[in-house]
Amino acid sequence: MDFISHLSSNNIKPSVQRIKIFEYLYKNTNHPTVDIIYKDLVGDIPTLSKTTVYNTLKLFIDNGITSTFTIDGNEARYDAIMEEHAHFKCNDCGQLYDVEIEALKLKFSKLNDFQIDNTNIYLKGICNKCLTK
Amino acid sequence: MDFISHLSSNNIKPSVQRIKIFEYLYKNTNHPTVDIIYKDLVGDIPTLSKTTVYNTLKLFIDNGITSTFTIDGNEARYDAIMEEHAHFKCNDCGQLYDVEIEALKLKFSKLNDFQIDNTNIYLKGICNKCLTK
DNA sequence: CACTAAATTTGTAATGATTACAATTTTATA
DNA sequence: TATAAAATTGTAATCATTACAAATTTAGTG
Ligand SMILES: [Mn+2]
Ligand SMILES: [Mn+2]
Ligand SMILES: [Zn+2]
Ligand SMILES: [Zn+2]
Repeated sequence: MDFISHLSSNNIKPSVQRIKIFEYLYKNTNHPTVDIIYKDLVGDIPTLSKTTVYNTLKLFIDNGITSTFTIDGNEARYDAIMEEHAHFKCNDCGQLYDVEIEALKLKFSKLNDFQIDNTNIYLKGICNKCLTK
Repeated sequence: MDFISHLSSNNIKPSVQRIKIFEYLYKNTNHPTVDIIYKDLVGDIPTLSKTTVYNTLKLFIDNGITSTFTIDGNEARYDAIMEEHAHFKCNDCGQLYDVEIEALKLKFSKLNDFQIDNTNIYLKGICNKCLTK
């Protein structure tokens, strides 16, 4: 994965901050918050500002290389995976799982004549690890 | 719908505020925010405090007679409908629609051995009214 | 290499929803 | 009525996010 050309080909000028933030998001698939991203990167880029993290993530989203979602109305979480997928949060250990939606044949008969641009699904419960212990 | 006995049978002492707030939620199916509820009721109950609205809704949720969800990480919205259903938000007119999920046979093969307690679905796009105009 | 304009980054202040908490009021109980 | 418990209220604190202006970096021109 060449981060610089990935940014460039999506009309994002590849500054140091942008490269590092995207790289971080690409390698850390645990849906970090702004605060987590900032705290993990400020060692690398000592002048980094949290505002830059906010601005940069907004830029990524506007240019379609990052997605965002919110669980339970708390902090926004970010994801470099752009394929539509659901999320599962374990109420016991707090772990956030990616869930592929193979049967997105969701029938919403009421929405026959609606244009659906975006499907957002998240599930809550107990994960397999927590169930077996 | 007898609101007083509905509250009582769910272990909620029916104060004036609680009755009015639940009645409001039951009759206004447009998923109001705390602010909307407060502004609409303060005429009726001039001493009403926004904190009471927050406290009361939390009580309703804890006792299972109200559900809550958040769209786009903004203010929480409240719903007296407890049957599991999805929501559709029109990106044009902003209207929020209830959507019944008839085929909640959603197959999440990855979650075979997970316990799913809660399914949260919301969709975004353009509603039929906005499409035809 | 200067010089200048545009783009990016940064720090601080403002906003807005939600929560904490202590004081006041209302309700239940003896 | 007297007292304790429960509910309500108002204010202050918290915390994520945004606004904004200053500072820095980058790009373009001669
Ligand atoms: Mn994900
Ligand atoms: Mn609803
Ligand atoms: Zn777990
Ligand atoms: Zn519409």
